[in-house]
Amino acid sequence: MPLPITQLEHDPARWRIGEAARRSGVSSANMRYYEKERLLSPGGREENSYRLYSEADVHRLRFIRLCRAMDMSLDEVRTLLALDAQPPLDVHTACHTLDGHLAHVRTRLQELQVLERDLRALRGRCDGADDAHCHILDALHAQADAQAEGLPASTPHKRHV
Amino acid sequence: MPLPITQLEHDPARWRIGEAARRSGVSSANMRYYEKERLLSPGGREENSYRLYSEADVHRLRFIRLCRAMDMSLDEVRTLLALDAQPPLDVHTACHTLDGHLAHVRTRLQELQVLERDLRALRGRCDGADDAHCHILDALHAQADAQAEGLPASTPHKRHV
DNA sequence: GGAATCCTTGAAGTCACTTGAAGGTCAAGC
DNA sequence: GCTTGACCTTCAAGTGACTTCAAGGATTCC
Repeated sequence: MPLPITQLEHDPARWRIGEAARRSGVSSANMRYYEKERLLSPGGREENSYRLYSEADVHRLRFIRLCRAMDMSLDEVRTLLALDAQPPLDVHTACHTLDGHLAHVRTRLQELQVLERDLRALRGRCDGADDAHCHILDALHAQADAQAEGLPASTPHKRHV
Repeated sequence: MPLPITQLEHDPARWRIGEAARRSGVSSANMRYYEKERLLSPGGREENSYRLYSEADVHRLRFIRLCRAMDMSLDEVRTLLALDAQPPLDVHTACHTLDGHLAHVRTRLQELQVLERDLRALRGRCDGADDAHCHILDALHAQADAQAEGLPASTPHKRHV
């Protein structure tokens, strides 16, 4: 893997997109997307216009990947990244971002726990014995009607995390 | 609310989209979307081409809404709805659909539990005392590097449920 | 020198919706 | 009779966080 001549001496940029993708765990297509979204830009380009990434870039990618694995939105990630960029560190903002995200995760967690319980109960109704009758479907239909009471409170599903 | 003349006698269709939306808890825009997606079509139309929905339509909407609240994909919902449409009932398919979905929910639940624990630990690192140093950010960066070992296994985030 | 692999760009597709534009319909109030 | 406002219609585009595709240039390996 030949290093770009212009970068040989004081090498801030080392790897082409594929290798950086391998090292960071973010796909190259995704990396280009992040670049478009101004989350990171490659340290430089080769003469053939291939992107080049430095160790710091790869770290930043891993940082983004970690935050995304924690289900933060790209906006939240952007906020955290911005904190690094402009000292003095705004500790309060970091905490605040995290708190907001934590609350979000906990809400979703509770929803999912209820959901799992409901689904388990639903699944338990199917004994496989009765060929002519599906208790699961029955239960769903009954529940659909039962929930008609609690209306209206249309809760649109937008971002499920 | 005047009933359409053509529907007065043998009324399979009763309500315009707004009223059906109110009764089902699904927004009218969403109902048109479901129609485009072939999940339900209105029982009929008024002369002015206003959509008309029957009690059965509203029930179907509530059924869809319930399934969506359980985070099933529209494809999964379609599968369940199709089971009703073509007797004899394929009990096995209903169970299978539900099992797949349940597994999905459980996986996500476990992920979220780990995530909540991590975020809580992260949050605990911020004592608000040290103005020059953010322990949260520190921890995130350290973890980003630590996770570099487990690569590669690029896990794209597609449908988070 | 030919094939496989890598890189480039830009555009379009995914999912489950929501929002917006531009206009038709209809009852109530002045 | 005319305006106001609440409905309804259609089609198109926007959302987030990507993935996939198409068409082509560069590099690498045998």
